[in-house]
Amino acid sequence: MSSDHAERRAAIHDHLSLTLEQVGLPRAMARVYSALILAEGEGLSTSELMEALDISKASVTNAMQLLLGFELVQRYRVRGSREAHYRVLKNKWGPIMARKFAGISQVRKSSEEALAFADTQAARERLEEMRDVYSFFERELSDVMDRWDNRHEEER
Amino acid sequence: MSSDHAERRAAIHDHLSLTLEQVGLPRAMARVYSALILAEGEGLSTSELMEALDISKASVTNAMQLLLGFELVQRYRVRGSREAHYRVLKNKWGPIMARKFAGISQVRKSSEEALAFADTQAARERLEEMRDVYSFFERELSDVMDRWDNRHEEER
DNA sequence: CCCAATGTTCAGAATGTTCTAAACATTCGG
DNA sequence: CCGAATGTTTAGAACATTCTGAACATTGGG
Repeated sequence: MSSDHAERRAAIHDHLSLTLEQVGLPRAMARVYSALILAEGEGLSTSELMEALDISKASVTNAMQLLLGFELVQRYRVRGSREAHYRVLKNKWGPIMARKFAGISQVRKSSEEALAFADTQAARERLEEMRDVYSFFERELSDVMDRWDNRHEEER
Repeated sequence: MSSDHAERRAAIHDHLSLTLEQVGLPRAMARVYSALILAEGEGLSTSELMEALDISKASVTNAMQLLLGFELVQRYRVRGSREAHYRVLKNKWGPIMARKFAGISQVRKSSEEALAFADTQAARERLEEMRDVYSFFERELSDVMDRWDNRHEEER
């Protein structure tokens, strides 16, 4: 029974990390971040991560440099242990989504740059469609993020 | 002067493909798709793509299988030429965005699956935050796509 | 201070991805 | 039908990425 439980835990972890990868996180980050989310307690130590994910401590360091750099994770100390421990930070999903949406403005700008250069009617038409679409989503997603920020503040 | 123009064209093309890559298209698709958008006329032939992008015909075939599979591009024939020609299809940006957003529902589902399994308070709280965030964006983006579809229909 | 425990860096192994050349298949004009 | 032109498949080269072991650096208890 305990074995079933462990297997199910592993399956859930795999599925969650795979999902986060598909959404755009690098593999190492996704695996470690998932483990920290699913942790039973506050967080996990380096050696716990090494064992749970079957990776080297060098890989833990690498993943942590990314996760700490993106400010998704925090290091903390546990008294009686010399190991580093890590916990996920709260309220980080908003920034993650914002980063995801940022690419859209980039496409709009890129299409406008190309449009300024386009020298035939056919090319202009294709680029105008592209620019219009991305302008639309740029505006809409900016509004969505505004609504997100408001909702978020009320919750505090 | 013609050389300057060619260089600028190449720079614009590089920037556009890079942007499309960053938004999630695979590299090969992004390069070929950009070339077709920037084409002076209706589209480009296999040999024109090979020369413009300095890639082999095998790569053209590969990229086209992807682009045709995603229905972003159409094959057409030009009289007097035995080569295949390709043009971008119109009104495909909506579906591209929809596909981009689809991952969000996946994350929401994944977090709910994990939530059903979570056995401690700490894990439950982290997963609930995750699920709530993704539910919010799932709803909002579904609304955005509705507005997109309406706007789109009026335009026809 | 010292030393054991832990963390970081780095060179190279293992793995995965992308691209191409060449063989093969298909198409179409004659 | 034949043969030249074009398209597709495929095996492997070239390239990029990820992971690790080992050397090195750092930390903190005694």
